[in-house]
Amino acid sequence: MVKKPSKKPAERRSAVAKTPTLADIAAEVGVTKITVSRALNAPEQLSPATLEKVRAAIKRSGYTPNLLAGSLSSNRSRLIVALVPSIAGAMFTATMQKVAEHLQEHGYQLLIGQAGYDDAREDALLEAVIGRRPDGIILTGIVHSAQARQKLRAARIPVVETWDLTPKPIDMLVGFSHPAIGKAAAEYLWKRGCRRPAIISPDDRRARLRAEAFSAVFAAKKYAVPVVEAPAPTPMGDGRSGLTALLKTHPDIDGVFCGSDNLALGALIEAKARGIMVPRQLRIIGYGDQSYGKDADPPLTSVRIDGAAIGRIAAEMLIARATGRPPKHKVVDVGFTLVERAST
Amino acid sequence: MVKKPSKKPAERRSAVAKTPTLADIAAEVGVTKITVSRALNAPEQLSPATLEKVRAAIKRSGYTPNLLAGSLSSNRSRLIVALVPSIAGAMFTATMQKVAEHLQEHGYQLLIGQAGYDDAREDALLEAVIGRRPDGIILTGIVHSAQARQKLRAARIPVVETWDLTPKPIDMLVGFSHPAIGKAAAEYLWKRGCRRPAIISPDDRRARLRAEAFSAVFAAKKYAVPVVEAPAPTPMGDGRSGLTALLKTHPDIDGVFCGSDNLALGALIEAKARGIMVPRQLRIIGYGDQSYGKDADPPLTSVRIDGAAIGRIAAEMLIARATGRPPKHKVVDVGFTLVERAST
DNA sequence: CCGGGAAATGTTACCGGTAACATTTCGAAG
DNA sequence: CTTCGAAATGTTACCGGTAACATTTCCCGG
Repeated sequence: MVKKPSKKPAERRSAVAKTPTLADIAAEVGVTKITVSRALNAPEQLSPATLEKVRAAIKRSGYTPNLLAGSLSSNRSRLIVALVPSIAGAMFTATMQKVAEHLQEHGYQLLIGQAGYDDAREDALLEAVIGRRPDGIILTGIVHSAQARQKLRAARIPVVETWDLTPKPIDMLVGFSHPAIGKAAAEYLWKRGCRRPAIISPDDRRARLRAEAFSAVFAAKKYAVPVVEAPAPTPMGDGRSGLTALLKTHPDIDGVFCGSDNLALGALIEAKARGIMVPRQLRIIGYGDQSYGKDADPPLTSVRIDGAAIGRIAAEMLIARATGRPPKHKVVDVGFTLVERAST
Repeated sequence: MVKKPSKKPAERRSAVAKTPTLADIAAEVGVTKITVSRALNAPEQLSPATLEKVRAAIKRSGYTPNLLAGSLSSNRSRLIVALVPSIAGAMFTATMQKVAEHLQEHGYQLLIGQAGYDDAREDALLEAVIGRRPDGIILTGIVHSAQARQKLRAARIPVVETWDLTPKPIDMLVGFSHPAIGKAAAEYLWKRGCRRPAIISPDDRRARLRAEAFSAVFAAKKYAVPVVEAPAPTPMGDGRSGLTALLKTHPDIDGVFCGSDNLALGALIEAKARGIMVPRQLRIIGYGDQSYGKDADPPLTSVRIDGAAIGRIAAEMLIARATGRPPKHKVVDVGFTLVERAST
């Protein structure tokens, strides 16, 4: 079984000039690879003279460490992936911002993946994400299939679910109760004298949880709350048309619980266009407390979620895990605040 | 020089049960690693019987391929990274959406990194991104340092810059001319009879390009356009306060060129609150043509950018590159549209 | 001048895949 | 029953780093 000797490495792969590697730097300086590796990851272990020489060589060559190789070897990728249903969702941006900041301080990098609303795609994305072996995954309000949950568990990657309080978290969780919000909004409107409220809601699962809890409160008072749904993400226009639709079938409504500030703002505009006095004749309450709500006329009452806090806590949890320290709490409820303004 | 024999592999690394690898699957089925690899990447090369057995074993074990290892070996990561200045920027979401769709169809994955407004951070992020050896990078309106540009070139990773027409692109480019927009807006307002316009603008570089070109047109007509700047990203409130500030010093203005629809909407609200008739006394024009603009009262004239087209073209360029085919054009100008509505 | 421990650097063997080439198997033609 | 090329599978050597342990260097007190 005679075998031809294989070609020399240099000829093996593509012929174009490669980017420099650790070995190149090491050869240039006259040390071994591990010394260069230490210059990057544990500089305090090297003598000042060696460190200086290595750094100079790195700068000269424009060397950029291949993190794929490093991660593969060390089994730590210093990468956290956050999956959001849609990049467009204004709600999550504050959270992501905070997560990115926090992680950066600890030498981790955040990459954001868009899961979309398609279930098959979600599975494929998750597979790809797990394949890259991140040190942690942040899930934002994603409906994951049983199979996906199974894969996540099997991968042994720390997971934080956010923006919701699911009954059986995969691992860790930072969120709040959507039904509690619906209930609070209903009770608040009732207290303000509202007796015939309606709902305009996005058609996503969590918005429905809020809407249902809202309806339940009034159902207990023998009133069936009319509901109009609009496909997420909801533009302002859907708030206008939503109110129009509601008024056609229920001209006597005296309040609207909107599933997003966008919808609420649209309803507000439509009400004004029709000469309906807000809040005198119609009380409007939104959700999300977007920055533009307080600039509306009248300023918009809304439910405020501390997205930044969610981000901070989620990041802390993952960092704690990555450093071998278990987080104090695996489940955190950040609650919500009803911000009262002139629209109610 | 006697050396102790090293410990067996199983004892070398962490003792916890590992996730399965290609080798595990191969052993279970009774083939070699490469056969399992082919089952995943080139199933047509295997006999139906073998393929079936391998697939069954994969499913049974819950195996997820380690893409770090695969990418390292094959030198293709099937990963495209997009860097945006801020996740919150509503403008880029349409682009990212389209990019994600397009890439997914071709088996690539999109990950989004937030560069932030900090320059030092931008360099660090870029280093980390290059380190992960993506097959392509999409830059959205980022001011990159000379050093960063150098690194990008050295990394030989295909790069598409977007949302701008820079004079010396790093590699490929899909954008439009910001000065052309400023000029067009100015000429349009002039034609509508506007003689004393003002500007409310975010303080980012590209918004300034538009503002300066706008001012230049009126400077040629011997009128110095007053400017108010607000820190990006601009909330509606800054539009309100911006108009207030302008009216204090220039009570005779008859038009406002706003650097974002948010600012324009804020100005609109403030004008209404002051009883200023729009467009009769004050013409307002925005930028971005966000969905809520047409629901404003009056509907907002704005400059529309086809963000989806930018995304599609950028993705096409990168895919073309990745498949060895050079793209038809390295620089594409997608232009813009002035959408005329009742606010002017 | 020597011993010994800390500091600095080196050696070896992987991490988990894929490229490139080699070999074996198999069906159909001669 | 060969022969032969295509199809199926295997072998070997990496990709570019890091872990774990080994060795060498250096400095200091005795």
